[in-house]
Amino acid sequence: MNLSEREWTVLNALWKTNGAELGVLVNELYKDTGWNRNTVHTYLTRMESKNLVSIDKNASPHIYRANIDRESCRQKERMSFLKRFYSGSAGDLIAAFLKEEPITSEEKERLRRILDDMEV
Amino acid sequence: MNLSEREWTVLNALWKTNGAELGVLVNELYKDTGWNRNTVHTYLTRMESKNLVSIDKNASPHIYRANIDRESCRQKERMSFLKRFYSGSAGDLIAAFLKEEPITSEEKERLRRILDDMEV
DNA sequence: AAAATCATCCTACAAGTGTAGTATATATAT
DNA sequence: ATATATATACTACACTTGTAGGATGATTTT
Repeated sequence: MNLSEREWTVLNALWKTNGAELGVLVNELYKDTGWNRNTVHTYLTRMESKNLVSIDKNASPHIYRANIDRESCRQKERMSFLKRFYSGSAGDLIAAFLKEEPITSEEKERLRRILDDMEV
Repeated sequence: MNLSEREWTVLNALWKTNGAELGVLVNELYKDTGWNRNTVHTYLTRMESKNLVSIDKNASPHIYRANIDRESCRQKERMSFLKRFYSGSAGDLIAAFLKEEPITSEEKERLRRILDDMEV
């Protein structure tokens, strides 16, 4: 279950639209990728055979949906990212993100609260 | 410059050993992967053509080294991970890691300090 | 030195990926 | 109704990736 970059892109479009017909997805994806409509369709059907996507063929036009849950993908990918780049040290990883990415003050507060709640 | 899982594994071994001869790398990698020696060699040479690895052929046996910097890889991959799975929201990403991964108290302190320093 | 092991190079081959083109049925705009 | 745009299915093809096998030279062990 090792998705390619492009497959993640497709999934993101599906998650974002919450399932949609081809034309919508093509437009959605075209903005960032410039992919040809057939290319998108090929991804979708290939991903269906891998059970990453479900296609409602009763609807016309067909409706394409992500068949895997976003949150559990995130969870898996977090773990593998952590392992691959920080040999599992979450502290280092988080510190790196904190130092590099801009965070709003509300978010800072939120993170502090999470840290505090861990104290238990 | 989109590396496969296995290529990251190779790079990690190279970073860890700080460059080494084939046998050492094979052993290093065998523990986690069980790869055949030729498989490792193939990765190494293919990655050389992509300039991910440099091979010192004057040494005997040849010495294989990572040709890209770990920290800048981390940096790139952090950004792409953030974008791909959290549409760029570092706060959400960090919160997710914080909630899921165990952090020692020292690390908690370190993170608090980073948060405080950002106040500026 | 002969045997065993290790290193290097080259070759192979199936499966997966990126990227459509074609053909054809269908819906939509004129 | 016709022309035009969409949708769906099927096909294609080069390139990459995973995973070695074989050949041959260098080194180490007995």
